[in-house]
Amino acid sequence: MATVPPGDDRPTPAPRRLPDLHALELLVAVAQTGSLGRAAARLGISQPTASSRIRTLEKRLGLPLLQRATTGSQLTAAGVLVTDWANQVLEQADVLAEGIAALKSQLQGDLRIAASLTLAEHLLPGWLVAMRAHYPEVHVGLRVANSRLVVQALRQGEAELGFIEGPWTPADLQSLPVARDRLVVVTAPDHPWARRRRPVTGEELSATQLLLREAGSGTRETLERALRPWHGPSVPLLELGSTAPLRSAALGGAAPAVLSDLAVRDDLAAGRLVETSLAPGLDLSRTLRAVWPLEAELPAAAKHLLWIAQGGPAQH
Amino acid sequence: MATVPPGDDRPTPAPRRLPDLHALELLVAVAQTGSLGRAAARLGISQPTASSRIRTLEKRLGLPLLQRATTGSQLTAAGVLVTDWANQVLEQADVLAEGIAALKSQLQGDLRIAASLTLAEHLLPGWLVAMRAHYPEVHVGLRVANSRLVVQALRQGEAELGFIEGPWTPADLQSLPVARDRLVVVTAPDHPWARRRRPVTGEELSATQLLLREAGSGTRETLERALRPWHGPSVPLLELGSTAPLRSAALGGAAPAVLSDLAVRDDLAAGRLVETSLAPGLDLSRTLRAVWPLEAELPAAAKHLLWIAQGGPAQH
DNA sequence: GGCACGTCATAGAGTTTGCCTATGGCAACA
DNA sequence: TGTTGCCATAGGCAAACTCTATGACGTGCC
Repeated sequence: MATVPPGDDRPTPAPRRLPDLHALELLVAVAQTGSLGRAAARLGISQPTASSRIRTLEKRLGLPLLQRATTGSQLTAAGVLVTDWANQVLEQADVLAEGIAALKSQLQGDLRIAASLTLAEHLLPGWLVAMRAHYPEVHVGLRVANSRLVVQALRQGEAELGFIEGPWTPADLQSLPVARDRLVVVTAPDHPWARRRRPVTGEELSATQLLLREAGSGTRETLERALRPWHGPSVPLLELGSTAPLRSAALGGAAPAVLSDLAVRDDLAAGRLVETSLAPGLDLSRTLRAVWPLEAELPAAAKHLLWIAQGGPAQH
Repeated sequence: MATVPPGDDRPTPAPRRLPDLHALELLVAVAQTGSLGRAAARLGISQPTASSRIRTLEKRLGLPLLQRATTGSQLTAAGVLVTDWANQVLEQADVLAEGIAALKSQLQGDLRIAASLTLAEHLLPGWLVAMRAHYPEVHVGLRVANSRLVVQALRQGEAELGFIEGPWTPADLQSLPVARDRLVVVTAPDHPWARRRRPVTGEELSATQLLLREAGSGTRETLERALRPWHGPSVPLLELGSTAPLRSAALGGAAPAVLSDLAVRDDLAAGRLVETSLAPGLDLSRTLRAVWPLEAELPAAAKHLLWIAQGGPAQH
């Protein structure tokens, strides 16, 4: 079983001031309707409440957001920026809400999806949000399981659509690649590997004590397959049951960690973690696929979901 | 001046259920500390309050998030997913907070930045969040202005660092390209251009009535320069003063719109908008640059910011 | 085996926050 | 000049939230 760090009391992150999402939502509505009153109506609150909320928001931020007139209200320059940032927050909130709704429906949805953890965590909710624009009535049920169980769920008619990782595609299922996932070797910025220029070879990697997911996980399997020519990875320094503590350990800087690019993309962009380049012969990428029963005709919503998952109209 | 749609009462977006950010933050803290009590202490609230908050959250979501024991609390399977999604929301909230803080400081920061609208809107706050991890004490002041005014602010010592768009780099400033910005031609998915396969030529584009930003804006200038061989764009169907209503109009489907890829990236990924491919001769991209005075030595925080803006350790 | 420690849950009191209705002032337009 | 939207203010009510104090439960140590 995973060894979880007993109590992680590391550097207290500066206490963050959380925004009031209701106020942000209102601000966006005002921007769109051009009037506090109409925005209030859209959100189902009274006009004075809206007025007060925005005023409180302005006071808390210390910025004027609206230019009020008897003809309506318009965003100020600061308001434009804040509204834009607010929209990003609300969009993520939608992703969260969509994920939760799907998770809650689990087995009862109109469209039942079974997905591996990586996909369910990092990609699927976003796709569901996009799908909702076209199929607002479809209730999605999401079940999270490893690849083997996903396939089993499809065969037993417990799900209409599945998402799995890995090369493996059973013959009795249709499949469509939807994305790729790279495993990356990451270290804290102060780890020696962060400064090295020479790519890490398979031999080196297999000789290094790493931070890894537990045996049996898809991530671990991919690594083991890639390192098979060098007789697999050595005994891990630490073996963890899920991605989050693994990421924490890597941030701590003890050793290089191997995990999905999707899980640390933000950390890499922000420079909190550094990716170690790999020698050409070392391929840690894998394909993420949608799978569904051969004989089944996918419902329209599912087809649309696949279209989105593939990258929509323009494959980037 | 821009013509703003008088009152946009279009399709009422389904009322969204907004999450309680305080509860999400607490959940993340519990995941990290492994205990409700420690998490409460970290957030400066009492333990019963924490207990109650999480319980309320679980009730509202209809999902068990924590497995409580006398030794502490661990995330359930659902809790892992929710925590992950919650982290994304909180990260966007940080971006918002960082942007607001910088906007509020305006002229008083330790590090005063002047940036064009596109950069300030879509890129800079994220960079600032990343910077804060290493320089928590640095107060950033952000001033938003067009490229000419940014340069002027640097010359007059009113800012230490600037970010501008466009090819233009004055000789008395140092500059460093930090990103590229593509203008894209987008339509609603039901517009004829969404289905065409042949790329749009400069001739076609210049003959089409488009949705455009107002004359004088950086976006408009870039388009005009690119279409100069075809004598510039024709009279716009609608001319708008900022990006948001332009995007709305494009979603409405009246005509193709030309705007920054950064502003519609999400819409493209979600299939709400479709990008029209352009003929090879038609280049609507531009470089986004950091600029600062020749003689000046950049403060360490600014150097770090540039490092992040460039894509950090690994240029993706 | 018993005691101490840490965990989480419950109860009750006090305070704050937020909402709505009703009203007033102001500018634009007919 | 009257009418119609818009926003701001005031007052009263209700709900939500927080804290302190306490209880119950399992673990681990002596």
